[in-house]
Amino acid sequence: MGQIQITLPDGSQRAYEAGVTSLEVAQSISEGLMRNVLAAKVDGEIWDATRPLKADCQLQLLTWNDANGQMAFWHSSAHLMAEAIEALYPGAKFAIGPPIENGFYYDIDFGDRSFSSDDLPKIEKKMKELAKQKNAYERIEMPKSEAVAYFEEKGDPYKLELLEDLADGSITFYKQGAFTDLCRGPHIPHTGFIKSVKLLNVAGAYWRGDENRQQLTRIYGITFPKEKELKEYLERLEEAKKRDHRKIGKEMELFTFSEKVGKGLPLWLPKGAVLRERLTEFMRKAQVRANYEPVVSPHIGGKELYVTSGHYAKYGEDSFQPINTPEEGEEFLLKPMNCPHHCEMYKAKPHSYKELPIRFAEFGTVYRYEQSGELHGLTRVRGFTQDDAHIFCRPDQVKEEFIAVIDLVMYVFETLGFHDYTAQISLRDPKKPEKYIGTDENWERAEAAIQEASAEKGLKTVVEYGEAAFYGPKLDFMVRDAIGRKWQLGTIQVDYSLPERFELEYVGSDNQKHRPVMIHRAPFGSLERFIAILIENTAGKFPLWLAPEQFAILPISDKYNDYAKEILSELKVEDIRGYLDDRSEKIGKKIRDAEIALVPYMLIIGEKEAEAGTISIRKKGEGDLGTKTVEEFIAFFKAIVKEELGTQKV
RNA sequence: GCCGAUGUAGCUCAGGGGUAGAGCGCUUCCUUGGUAAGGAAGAGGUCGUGGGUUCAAUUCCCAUCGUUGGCUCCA
Repeated sequence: MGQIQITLPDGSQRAYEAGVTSLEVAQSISEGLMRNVLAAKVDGEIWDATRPLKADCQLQLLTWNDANGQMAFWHSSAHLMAEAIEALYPGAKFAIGPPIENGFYYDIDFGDRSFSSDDLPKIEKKMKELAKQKNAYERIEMPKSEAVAYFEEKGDPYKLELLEDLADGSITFYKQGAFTDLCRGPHIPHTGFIKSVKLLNVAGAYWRGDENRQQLTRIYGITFPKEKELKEYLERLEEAKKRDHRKIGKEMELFTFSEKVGKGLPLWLPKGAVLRERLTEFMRKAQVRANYEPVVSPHIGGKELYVTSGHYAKYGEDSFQPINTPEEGEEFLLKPMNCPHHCEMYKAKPHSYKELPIRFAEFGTVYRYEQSGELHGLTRVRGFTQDDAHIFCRPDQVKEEFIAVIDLVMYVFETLGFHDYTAQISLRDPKKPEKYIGTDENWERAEAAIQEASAEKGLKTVVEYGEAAFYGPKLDFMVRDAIGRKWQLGTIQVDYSLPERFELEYVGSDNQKHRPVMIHRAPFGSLERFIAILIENTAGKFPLWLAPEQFAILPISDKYNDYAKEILSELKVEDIRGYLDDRSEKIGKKIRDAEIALVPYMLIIGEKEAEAGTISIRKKGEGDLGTKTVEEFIAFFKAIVKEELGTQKV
């Protein structure tokens, strides 16, 4: 064997015997490094650190600090869990077990045995036991026939099905201890790296994501190289749960649900209604500046409206059932979208090209029969209000309009402190054309328009195929909630289809009839989901302009209640929201309660203030700010709100 | 819709085959206190709902509804 040249990330080159492993290279640098190497990046490919290097290459050693190192670690952990499960539940059949963003899972067929979260601790225990054995993850290349024979013998239909899609010559197995699995790898050197294990939950999952196929038991887990890291991770999870909008919404009395009203139908309590009103007002003003015109449409529409729009054919059966009139035999549907109504408004009169774009905006409440298992707090409901608008424009205006909408969405996100979002361009799934309505040509034009506009605004985007709406491609602004789930908030969608279906027209400069293009857009998406995410982002500590209770007046004793009432009415006249705490409690107690209720300003009133005609200001979380007159406080307060809302230019 | 979990006072939760408990909140009384919990007394629950087993069910079993972790879906 000859010498090979290995180039490290810092550019330095070292010579080794051909066949050296990455682990040995690490060892030659330092023992400590070797103990931390989980995998290696060899000429851009992720390899096992124990795999021999046979030719000159670029080598990067991957540790826990590298995302690819973590992936190998969790992937190996999934195999370790499978080994433990095979030992404890002989005959269990294994489907797939990949690493995920936080940890890993394995989908398992336990046959007739029922499996619950009570079974997890003993699997964890077994995993730790097996980890201590420091069994090496051994890579085995195998011809397809042999691989098929192995799983036929073992009786695992899932692995056999996976093998069908793999080409002979590319098949590898990994073996650690008593467990052997079909796997592309890479894996960590041995199980001893896995020091702490937590199996998080059990869930059902369909084989290959197909609800018509076998349902498997999915076990989620996470592992770390140090016990301390697991502890910190679990603490972070606990912290995140405290921000959950369902918990805060209940505590702050923002919204509630009622079985009698129906699941997925939120009831906005007074304090939550304030939030909605403030946000609605904020958006209304922004839209006035952006030349939108408010319109209003009813909550139901005739069946024909949705037959025309295509919604009926696509979703009629899954929707809330139609409302019928017994005398006339008419049929109405709860509106699942506002666009058909807006199309009819466009058609109320003929339009000249000079009028376009026309922008109809409506806070429209829509109803969609979401699957019961999918309902979730305010983020997934069956009745919700969109900050919807439809822009009817000429084809040559699409890009310009699209850019203006991106500006609006970014202004809204900026003002509300949403910095952590992903802009996702959702395009057609080229393999399933039957899922979509509209011509290929229109789809291609719309997809190009979105990509060009996003590029011009310098948005960092990710492209997802198959995520488009059935009527057109879209640009979605995605954010994460407290427990890490991704939700769509703002959305901008180009639609060449509805104008066609509703036969929308305008008269061009050539005096001929032309078809306008529609852009659907909703910067919040829905008020419900937006508020849910806002609650989680702020943990209930809303900016002053949004806080349901902006101040609490706290008299030192009952003697000052009358003076407190005067202050209260002076502030209410100024449209400042708050309440008077006139309980016979000590000031410490009143302050504590107001702090817990997340009231931004506490106005403390005692003998000194009553005599001087002032109020003492305390800011939540910060403490005493000194005394001011009511007039001074009002000016101070309004200056803060103005600052928060910014210059309001769009 | 599917798999798993769960449902006890307004809230957070404990309990468990012999018809229920804590803390907070609430009510009343005492206290009138200067920047994160003053004291005492009291009210409040057919233990989600419907069946079944049992002498006896809130507790065990079944069904159903809600909530919930995932999966599928998502105009």
